[in-house]
Amino acid sequence: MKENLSLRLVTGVMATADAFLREGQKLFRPLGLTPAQYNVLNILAAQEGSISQRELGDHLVVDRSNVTGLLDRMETAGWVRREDDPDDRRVYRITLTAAGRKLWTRVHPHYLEIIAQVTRGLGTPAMRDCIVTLQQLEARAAQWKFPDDLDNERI
Amino acid sequence: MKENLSLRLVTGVMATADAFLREGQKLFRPLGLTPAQYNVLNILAAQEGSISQRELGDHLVVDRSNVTGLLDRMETAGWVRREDDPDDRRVYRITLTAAGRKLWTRVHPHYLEIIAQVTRGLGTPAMRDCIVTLQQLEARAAQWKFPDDLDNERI
DNA sequence: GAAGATTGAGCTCTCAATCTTT
DNA sequence: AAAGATTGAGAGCTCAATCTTC
Repeated sequence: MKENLSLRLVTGVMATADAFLREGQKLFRPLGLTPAQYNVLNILAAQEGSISQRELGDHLVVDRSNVTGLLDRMETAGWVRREDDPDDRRVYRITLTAAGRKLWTRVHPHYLEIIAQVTRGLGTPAMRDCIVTLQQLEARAAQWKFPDDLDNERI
Repeated sequence: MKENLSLRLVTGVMATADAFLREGQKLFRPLGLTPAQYNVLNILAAQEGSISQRELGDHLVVDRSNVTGLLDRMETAGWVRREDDPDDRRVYRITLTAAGRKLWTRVHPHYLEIIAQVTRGLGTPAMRDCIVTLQQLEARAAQWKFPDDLDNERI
């Protein structure tokens, strides 16, 4: 039973992330939030001043086109505000509204609590080791070598 | 710097899975495949005979409604076939077509190769430990305790 | 009534194309 | 030409509602 360890590891990462996302929705949904929107709230709450949509997209590691619709919905909900950048008329600066900050203040403790629950029982060394391994995986994934022959195989 | 280890772990899992998905698309896209469709191919290829949509959905850990559209597109592409179940007229039995199996045979080695690349340099114990930790996380995520007070907090 | 499959609405995501400003 | 933002098409996901069959 010398199973493919690498495959099991990668599959495990995907499955675990999937479970987190799935369960996270149960927390966010009753508040009218989606996981992606909670991410935005989180980034903006950590921000001192404002941030451009471009920067927000970089933080989210998401296509810029995605940020537009995301902010549209959050602006409609009243959690976020777009302001003109005085220095560059191409960019919008994004800030949390009072309602947005209040929402974040309410959700965030619950989120931390859930994370504490999920990791309860794990030892500090195990968590540290896992974090290191994950970082190595993420770094290596970002620079994997594409198989050249795939293009030629095209029918 | 006594950072929240739990938070970093969970965030790390999400970020790593995200990187995998993102890079995986680069492999699948030139073949006209999406990651979700590759998953279906994988499940069907491992299957001896046929499988119902319901079972397929369970394997994917996805809503049943999702399977319908997924199979619609794959059936159109000619990779998959829906057949009537002789015993139960409510269910469709799904099988790989010859083209579907051929596609899987072509992609699968590349996928394994990428996974091998990504995990290169990681020791067997580190991978084993990480897998165990991930399994614990996934199991705990599936049974986390929902904060009761959220509903009452609704404005 | 319960189970398998489907449909429709809403959100997230990618990519390609476009528009305005730099 | 390059950069920030937007739009539209296509895919995936969830949930709620519906249809047929058990």
